[in-house]
Amino acid sequence: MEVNKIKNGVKISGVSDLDLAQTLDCGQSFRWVEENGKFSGVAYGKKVEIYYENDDLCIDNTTSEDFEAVWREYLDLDLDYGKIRAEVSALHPVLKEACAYAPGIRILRQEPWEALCTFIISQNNNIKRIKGIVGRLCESFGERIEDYYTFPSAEKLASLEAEDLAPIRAGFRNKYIIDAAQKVAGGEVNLEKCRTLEYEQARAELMKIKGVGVKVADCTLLFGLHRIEAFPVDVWMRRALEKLFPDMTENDFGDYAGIAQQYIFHYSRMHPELFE
DNA sequence: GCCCAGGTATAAA
DNA sequence: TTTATACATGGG
Repeated sequence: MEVNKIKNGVKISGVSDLDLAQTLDCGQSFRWVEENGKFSGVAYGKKVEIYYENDDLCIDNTTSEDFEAVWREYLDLDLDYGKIRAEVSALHPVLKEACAYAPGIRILRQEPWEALCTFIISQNNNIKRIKGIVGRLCESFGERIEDYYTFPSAEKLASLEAEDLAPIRAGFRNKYIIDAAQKVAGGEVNLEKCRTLEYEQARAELMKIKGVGVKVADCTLLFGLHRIEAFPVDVWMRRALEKLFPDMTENDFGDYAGIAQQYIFHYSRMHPELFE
């Protein structure tokens, strides 16, 4: 991987296993907008535009320093997904098929608080509407920088009441967001600790929050704390286990169960007939 | 209008 | 300990 400066950003050659649509628009992050092949979004308080020019990955509106400090990690560029995919593929023939179907998925390293908050919003909801709510949350309570808004901090939201969130139109989830903000800002829930806790304990830590069950906790751990070793539960995965992997249990998915799950999820969503 | 969305809290069996 | 229902909102 080689990083070079360009007019207003950086160009990285030798990036493999990264498809922008598969990664930025697959329901793990809700702040990326695609416009003819270019994805613009905000993370860690910075807004960039990401796209491919031939085989080179370009990130506009950034610096080499920010690439090293933020985007290299955010896009998980130091993890060898080719190797992981090979390992996962070897576990089961259907898993091999799923890996080959969307080989450009990576697990983003999002900010833990943003992941927690957006997956609280995601419950019983659809991606289009989640994006709208998250957008309004940022515009209403985030920090304005030039022409964009950062994701509001837990501290900021902790100072509000559920009714104050009415403008974002998240419905019954408003009270959950406030509860999460208060527990995170107040230290009752320690997100950073969830990186190293035993998985079940990390889950329990997050589930102290009202509106956080196993599913939201698992998504937070996977997408916000990079707990790629665990197999998140949800209705699609249960169906996938029954129909596609009747001979496997969650424990058979190896050290990269979280990543395997993403390949399976993408595959199963694109082939709903497999579950009829 | 009706159904549903990568769920969760709460109240019954 | 398992199974049903409400929950806010808006897209299809």
